Amino acid sequence: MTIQSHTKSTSRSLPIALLRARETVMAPIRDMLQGIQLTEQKWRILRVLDELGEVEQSTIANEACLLLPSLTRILRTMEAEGQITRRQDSRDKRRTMVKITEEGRRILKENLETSLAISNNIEAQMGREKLDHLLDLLEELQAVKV
Amino acid sequence: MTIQSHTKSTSRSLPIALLRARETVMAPIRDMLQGIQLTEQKWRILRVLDELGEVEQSTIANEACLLLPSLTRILRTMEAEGQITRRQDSRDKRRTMVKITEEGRRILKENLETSLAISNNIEAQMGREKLDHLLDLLEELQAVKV
DNA sequence: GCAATTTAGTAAACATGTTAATGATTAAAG
DNA sequence: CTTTAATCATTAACATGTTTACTAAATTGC
Repeated sequence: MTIQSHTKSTSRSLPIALLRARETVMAPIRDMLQGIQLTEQKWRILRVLDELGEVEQSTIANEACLLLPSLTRILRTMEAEGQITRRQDSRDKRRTMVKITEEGRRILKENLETSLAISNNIEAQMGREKLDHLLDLLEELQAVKV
Repeated sequence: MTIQSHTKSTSRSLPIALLRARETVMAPIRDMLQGIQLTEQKWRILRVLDELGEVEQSTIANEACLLLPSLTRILRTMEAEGQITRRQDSRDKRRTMVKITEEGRRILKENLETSLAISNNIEAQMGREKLDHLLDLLEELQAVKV
């Protein structure tokens, strides 16, 4: 029995449940990234750029769930480290177009195997069906108007 | 069609899907919290303390998904603002026991209604059954050994 | 055309995330 | 016992999260 008087149990609170689940999933990924001097955010950015090609920064921010001020700083160091390139868009000079470099792709490629092993491990324990169902529900939740 | 050659689509990547879903759910909660000078983390801490009573900091860290160094700083300000109290455990002097104050409970109480309205809104759009199913799957995912 | 508004990105300030190192205490091993 | 190892919490340093304010460029409305 708990002491609380009014609020919902935190384990049935959607925000907290999402956070805890994510911490579980991220633990081994963080281990992988620490070995290659990459943060979780930089990994997400590389994934998004690999998926979408050359895009503007606002798009990256949306897709990788980062705010623009954070992205500005992170891209600055990623450009310095040769993982991405940036150029001003000629038509709309407000826009900065970002693209992954060969070096960036190399990093993704080198860690693909580990990354797959991690998701396979989770899939083995949860089952493919449940995992797909979960992903469907998560996509549906994202689409909710708040 | 996408450009990527090898990795999974980010929308079917569990870590990114969890993050995006959470951003959706948190948006209105952040709006609520901004009105009462409370961060998302402080809100989680109050929820956990209300649920568990007097506990040590490591427990809070686990339950609220915070690292101890962050917690140390946050509790310092929460203590100064009168939302929690801290005392050294007499049996094990390494431990610090933390408890929510009346002021802390008052804050929870005052925002309970808004908080409920937010979850009800999500429930209305997703349906109670789907939401329960999602919470079940998230709990199951948390239990996976990584 | 032009003033007002909107949009893309950056800068600054402060809170939190994250890792590594440290101090203090307790538990374990011998 | 006592040395060693493990645990709880803090500090420091740097990266990122978050809000506000700002610049520059494009769009809208008139």
